[in-house]
Amino acid sequence: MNHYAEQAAIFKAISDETRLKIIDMLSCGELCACKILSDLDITQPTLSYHMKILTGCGIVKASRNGIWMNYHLEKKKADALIAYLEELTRQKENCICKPATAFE
Amino acid sequence: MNHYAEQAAIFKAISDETRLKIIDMLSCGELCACKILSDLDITQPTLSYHMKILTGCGIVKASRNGIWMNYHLEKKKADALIAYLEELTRQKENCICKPATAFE
DNA sequence: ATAACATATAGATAAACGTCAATATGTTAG
DNA sequence: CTAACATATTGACGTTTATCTATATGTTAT
Repeated sequence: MNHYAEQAAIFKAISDETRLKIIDMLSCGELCACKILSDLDITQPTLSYHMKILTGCGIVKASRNGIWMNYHLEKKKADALIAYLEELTRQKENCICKPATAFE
Repeated sequence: MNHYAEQAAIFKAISDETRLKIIDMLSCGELCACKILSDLDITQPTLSYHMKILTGCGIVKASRNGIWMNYHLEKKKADALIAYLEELTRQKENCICKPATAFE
């Protein structure tokens, strides 16, 4: 998988209103699934589905504490995604676009 | 539409391998559709579909030059998206997560 | 006007997505 | 061991997505 496909998968994971809100909730620390669920208007299986997508791409990490599943934002992964987007959108030497030129 | 839904739509626009590559191509300047097309392994209607999605969310802008459609990256929009992601994932006062606490 | 060319739209299709109800699994307390 | 509880999985469903072929639209040169 090339880096476009790889990063696209992460963007896809966060390209959902519910999942963006979950990330916001996790921005300050760990929360258990039940707490996240109580702030959203979805069923428990649906939350489980979303958490699987978020953990699947690595931007959220899960840890069990007895009965509870705790989730936290993987800040490193988030920062790497931000860095990728910065690099992708900035002008650079050896860009994929060169020696392409726009029509004048 | 809340800011989650609004930004999720932009992330959705860039959560595709082909569209990420197009953004990379446009990172250094303007390109016409035919040049973009020549670097991708898709048909012309498919490119047109992708460009509509990219311009639709505002991250790419289009301008016609005679027969040709030129596209360029809207850097401001990209930077705003990066800033949003930074803010979303950083620890903040008055966070949506508060006064929520993780189970200890 | 017409031909040549670049791009857009329409319609079809298969795959992926988000959701739910029902059920299964895993953990702890009694 | 069993009950209670938190979370995960399954199966179904309607919607959205990415892609193609065929066709339409818009622009320029002749």
